[in-house]
Amino acid sequence: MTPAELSALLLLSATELLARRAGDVAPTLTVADLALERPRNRDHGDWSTNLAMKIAKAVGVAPRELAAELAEGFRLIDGISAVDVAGPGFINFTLDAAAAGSLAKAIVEQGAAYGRTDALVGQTINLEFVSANPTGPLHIGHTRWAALGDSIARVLTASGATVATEFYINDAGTQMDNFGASILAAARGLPTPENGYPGSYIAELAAKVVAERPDLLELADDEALAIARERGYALQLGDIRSSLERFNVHFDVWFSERDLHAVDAGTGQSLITAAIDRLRVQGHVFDDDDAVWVRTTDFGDDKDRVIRRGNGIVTYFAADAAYYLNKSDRGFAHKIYLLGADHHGYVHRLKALAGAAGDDPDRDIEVLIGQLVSINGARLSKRAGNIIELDDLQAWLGTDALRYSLGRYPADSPLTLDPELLQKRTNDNPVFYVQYAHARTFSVARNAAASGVGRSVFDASLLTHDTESALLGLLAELPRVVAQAAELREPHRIARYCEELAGSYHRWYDNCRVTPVGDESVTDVHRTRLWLSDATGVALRNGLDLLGVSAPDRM
RNA sequence: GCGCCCGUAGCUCAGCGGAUAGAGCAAUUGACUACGGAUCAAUAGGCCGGGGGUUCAAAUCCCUCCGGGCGCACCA
Repeated sequence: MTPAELSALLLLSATELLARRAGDVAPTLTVADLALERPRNRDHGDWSTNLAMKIAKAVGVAPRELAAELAEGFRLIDGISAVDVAGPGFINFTLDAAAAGSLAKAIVEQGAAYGRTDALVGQTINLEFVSANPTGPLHIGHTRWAALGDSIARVLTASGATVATEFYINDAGTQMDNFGASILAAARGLPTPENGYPGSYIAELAAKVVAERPDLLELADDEALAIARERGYALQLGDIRSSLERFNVHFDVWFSERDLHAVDAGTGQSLITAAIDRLRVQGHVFDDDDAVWVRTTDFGDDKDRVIRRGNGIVTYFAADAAYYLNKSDRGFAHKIYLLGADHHGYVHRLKALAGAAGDDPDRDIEVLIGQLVSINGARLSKRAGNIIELDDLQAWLGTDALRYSLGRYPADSPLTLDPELLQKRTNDNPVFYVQYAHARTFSVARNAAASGVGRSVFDASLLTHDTESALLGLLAELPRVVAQAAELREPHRIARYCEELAGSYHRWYDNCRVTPVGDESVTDVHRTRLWLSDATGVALRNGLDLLGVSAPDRM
């Protein structure tokens, strides 16, 4: 019996009681009111609800008394072996071993689908993250957003949402010229220009550009600059894409900022100028001081924002506006932005933008702010040139450990990584603990096959050991954990869950053997336990996959 | 000055109002002639930054103060 099935049965029984007791004034119950949870203390049963305490006031009965009445009805439900009232009014349930154990087979049969729900079905979500300037390699901050954003996309999809992941390429503006000038200077053997990029990767790009275009050094400044910029851009973006691919991070759309600036020959409009017009129609645009403004203060921003400067040049904010509207035009009602804490000043203006466009800032746009990652206390700056690249981090840790260690913390938690610890590649990193548990399920299966333990019989009533009911209880939680991770945009919950599940599995393994010892013959207990071991492997694999981490069969 | 985030065990961090606040690491002590000891069992370690408030119930919600991070452009 899954928690969802149990909830449904409890709901039926509770509704019946309330109707009998309170008649028409009875509060209407939903599954959410039942709030089944796993008690921390195993003595409190398999599942617990605080329903009685929640609705006691509305019903007009003391919580404990109401709990006792509810419990009476719950005891009649098939598959429940015990119902107890405890503390201020908790109702605790213990399931029959057979009812609890049936889950193991169900999980194996569902396979990769186990953990998926329709919690967010019908939602169409645009998720933008990383969105780095293509003027240098991805650094550790980008790496965190890449890991997080990709995992958020995976849990959203697993919960039934339709998701598009986007990388916004900031390829317009003066920083691209600075980038090109840096490459050209390096190619000519000159020092880094003012406002240029000093990293050593610039010299590498310069060498590649010169190899492609040996004539570069002969050309006039303007032409040489354009070639250095455009070829450098293409090479750098290619590096970014392949870095992300190696990191198991997938983007559905690579959106170039230049597309927003490009003028359509037919209409004479760019997406940006069209966006300004559309905002003006909405009534939130005004002219002042030769400039064009959006009255973002109407929507909670602390000051109004210029969208077109006095000299006629549009601001960065204009591109943001056009991009936002473009996402809407492409059918995404809901837009999620994942930004670093150093950009959190944008939250108000982005929200205001949604409002000015006629959308609901509380519903249609969501800005997640991720705290920065530091290493040994030193923050890293791309401009300073002391970047730690995604590729370097990968070489240190491997994709699995890196994705896992970045994915197991919530975005708003500041994160300090210790490079010496990371380089040790020891068990300090919980990813090994989880992966080992998964590999162990395969090891168990291999040994079972060698000992003649097959899967011909599954008798859930034989799963009676304490560690088995604990393991089954945790296995039952995966769908809820995934749905919650999706709703809260917090994939770290998956990692924490995997660690708990791995621990539970190891404890079970120490207590319950799948293969017989010595002269013992193979029994249905062995066969049934093999199903439980398999089910744990499935749940661990599905969890790790949501984090973009591999689940090896052996290590 | 204003805004956002954070403050939980020695360290790194979980804990979207519930029962005795948890995990990993570090420390101490045990368990392989039994499916992989990359494991398990046990011990020790806490005014949940301080103070008010809401609630049957607060690490969690509200107010305030203290400490730390980040941000407050007609830059991109």
